[in-house]
Amino acid sequence: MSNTLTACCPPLILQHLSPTDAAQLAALFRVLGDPSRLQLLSLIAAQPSGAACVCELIEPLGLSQPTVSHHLKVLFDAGFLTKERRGTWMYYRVVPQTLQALYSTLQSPATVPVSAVAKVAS
Amino acid sequence: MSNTLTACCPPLILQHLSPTDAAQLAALFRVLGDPSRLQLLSLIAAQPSGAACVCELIEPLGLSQPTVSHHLKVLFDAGFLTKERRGTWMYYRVVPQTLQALYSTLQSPATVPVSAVAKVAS
DNA sequence: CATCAATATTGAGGACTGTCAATATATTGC
DNA sequence: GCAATATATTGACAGTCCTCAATATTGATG
Repeated sequence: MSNTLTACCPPLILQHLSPTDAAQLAALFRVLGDPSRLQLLSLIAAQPSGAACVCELIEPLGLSQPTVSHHLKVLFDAGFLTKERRGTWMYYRVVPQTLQALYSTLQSPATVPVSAVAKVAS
Repeated sequence: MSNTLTACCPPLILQHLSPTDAAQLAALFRVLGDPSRLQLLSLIAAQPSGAACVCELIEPLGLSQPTVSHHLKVLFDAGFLTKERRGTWMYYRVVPQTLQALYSTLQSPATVPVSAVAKVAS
């Protein structure tokens, strides 16, 4: 509990960030640094089932199908999404742990080391 | 309390992200999507005084002075840093509210709308 | 097996970004 | 005012990234 609280709210400071950690963290932030990808996460997370196929995402994004597939691959490779086949369709789902591990680094990386993020994302 | 807990840990979902909000959010994440800039934030935040001048940041980063100044400007323009002159030196300081507003969007933007982030960052 | 639908991959063009050298600006002290 | 120091700006180059059209792959269906 006190663990949970400590992990939640206080310092909000990045400390002792090694070049390696910085590179890994930056790679994750860069993945979120694209409006289309944020909208994809938002759209998928907003599905009642929590999952969405590519065909459901193309129109709301206003991008071509290859571009949407590309962004989904980037999000998947970074650990923000899982994918699962259902017949011809591929269903994507948000991985809350990756977002959680990432935002934890924005407050107290001492309690949640970057290596945890890297593990989730690898 | 329950407010704090609610704001801290559960939903972890981006919802109803308009294109405008997505663009603003992505711009902030993109600023954090560079290893050198994360190290700058880390170095500045790790200073006992909470502030650092440019000259203190050049050597640990291993980059040229113009490049460091460039990154500091990017961080400043995005609202992650403040700057203050002291004689010839310029002292930079981390803005916790911007990081806080940003990581809040990674969990429950319903409690912390993106507009709050935009306000802090503008 | 052949066809169709959904998704993924490839390749290319254009825009953006990180970096540096060179230079400019600003502040201090003589 | 002039020299020295700290920081900021400019311009250029190389690399990366977003996007699309074209094509390939995969799975379902007849």
